[in-house]
Amino acid sequence: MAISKLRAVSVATAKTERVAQSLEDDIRSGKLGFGDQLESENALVRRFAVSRNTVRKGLETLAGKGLITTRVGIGSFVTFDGQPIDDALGWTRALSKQQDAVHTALLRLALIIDSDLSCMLKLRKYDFIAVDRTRSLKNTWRVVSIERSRVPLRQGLEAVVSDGLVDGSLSATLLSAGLRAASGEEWAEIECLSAEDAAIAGVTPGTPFLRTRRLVRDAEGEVIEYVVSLLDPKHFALHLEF
Amino acid sequence: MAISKLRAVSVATAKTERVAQSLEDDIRSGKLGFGDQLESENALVRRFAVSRNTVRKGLETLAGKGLITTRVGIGSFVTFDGQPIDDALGWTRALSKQQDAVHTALLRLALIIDSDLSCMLKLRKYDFIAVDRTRSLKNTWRVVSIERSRVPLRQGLEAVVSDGLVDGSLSATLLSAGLRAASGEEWAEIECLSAEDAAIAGVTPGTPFLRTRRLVRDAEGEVIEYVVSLLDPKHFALHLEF
DNA sequence: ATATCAGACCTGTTCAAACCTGTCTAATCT
DNA sequence: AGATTAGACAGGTTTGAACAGGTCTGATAT
Repeated sequence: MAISKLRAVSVATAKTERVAQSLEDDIRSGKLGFGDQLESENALVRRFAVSRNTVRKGLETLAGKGLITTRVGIGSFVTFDGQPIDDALGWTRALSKQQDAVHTALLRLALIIDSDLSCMLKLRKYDFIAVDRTRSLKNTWRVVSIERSRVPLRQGLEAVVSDGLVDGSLSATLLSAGLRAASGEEWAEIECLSAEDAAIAGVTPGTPFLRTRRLVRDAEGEVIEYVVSLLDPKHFALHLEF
Repeated sequence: MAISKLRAVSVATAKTERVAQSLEDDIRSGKLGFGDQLESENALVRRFAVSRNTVRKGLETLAGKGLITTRVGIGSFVTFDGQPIDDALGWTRALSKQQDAVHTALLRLALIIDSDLSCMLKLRKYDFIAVDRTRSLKNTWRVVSIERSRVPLRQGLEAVVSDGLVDGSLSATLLSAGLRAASGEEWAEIECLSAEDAAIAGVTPGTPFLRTRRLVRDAEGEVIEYVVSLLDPKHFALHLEF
């Protein structure tokens, strides 16, 4: 990085950035640990001698980086434990035999309206981003899973359908939109494949597959993602450590 | 493969949630058993250093989950008869349709030697207590699950085979022997029933059942119990909150 | 001995005040 | 023009207090 730019940064630092940087240092240095509550915005106003809007902008950038989450009426909390937690929550799918290389194919990336799902999730809006994918073994091209994600449309996600997924990954896309999993539920059942799904998976209809449904929520309890996965039991097992 | 973290549950906790979570942990861990009376609201006020209204909101959420009931002038009592060790950790099995009453039948309670299992669990001794059970719907007597527990023999458990299970429950037996689950692993797969198991379950051989295997360890990492369950997918789903 | 009653302790309910974040706007500074 | 400020308002969370009424115990009167 150019020296001039460095100096520009250190000298003409916006107050917003100074607030964000100071707090980020506290977090990354461990001075503020995972789960700790930050001072209230008004306390930060006094500490940094800036206006509340400036403090809020600083907190916003931290939230955008996924370092903190903020809840109305309560405050801001550190949600950074050194590692991005992404899919670490919930169960782990393990390729049963060995970890064969898998290839992901995108079947669909579209805006849809699904009033049934909206009702089931108790949402007010019917708009979802649908992301349907299959995963296949790289050597045999055998389809081992079909995954259908539904992400309730919210601000910052409108461009996903036209621009595509970040790094080809839905979780990376959601993360870059500031959506971080805080809690969720998961179900696992057996489903005998429909003719349509069986055709996709290349098996005979009625073949029993493992079906998992996962509902992921953010810190505010808002639904981030609902995923239904159909997993070939020959290649997948669910694994959970607790 | 990644290790899932269950503990990173609620990070940004309101005080209300903190109270509820703490008490729920006490209940689900068996520290507070069925019928036990909780501390009075004022005692909880002092313990958690929050206001009584906050305590009451926490208790309300527990009551909403059916974990406790509260009686005017007396106090709150644990009304959760769920198995403290058994199903509390890891996946929860849910009877899918309604909460049909189930009847547990003991197929076997015996001392066995199983070198294969001992090897798999990396134990030094080969002795296990075998507890095989079926669960049936009370109305139809249809067998909905077959469960085979293997408990490595240790001091304080020798009399179990002759004396039977405490309250007819393996988890109560283990708890009374001072064995408390601290961590574990669980797998879920699909298994097409063998002729023998199909006969027990009263279905045709090859019927796909949900198979869960759970390995429970105590705080020292010693194996407490290894359970293989075969669950009728028509009546059971696995459910996990994280 | 029995009935009664006061007092201690419990939960049920309500409420205002204090504090928190979310949002917006207009004025000010550079 | 963009960053910053100061303020106002809305709405969620927590507090502290008050009062009502249920439950229990023990002292008291009969």
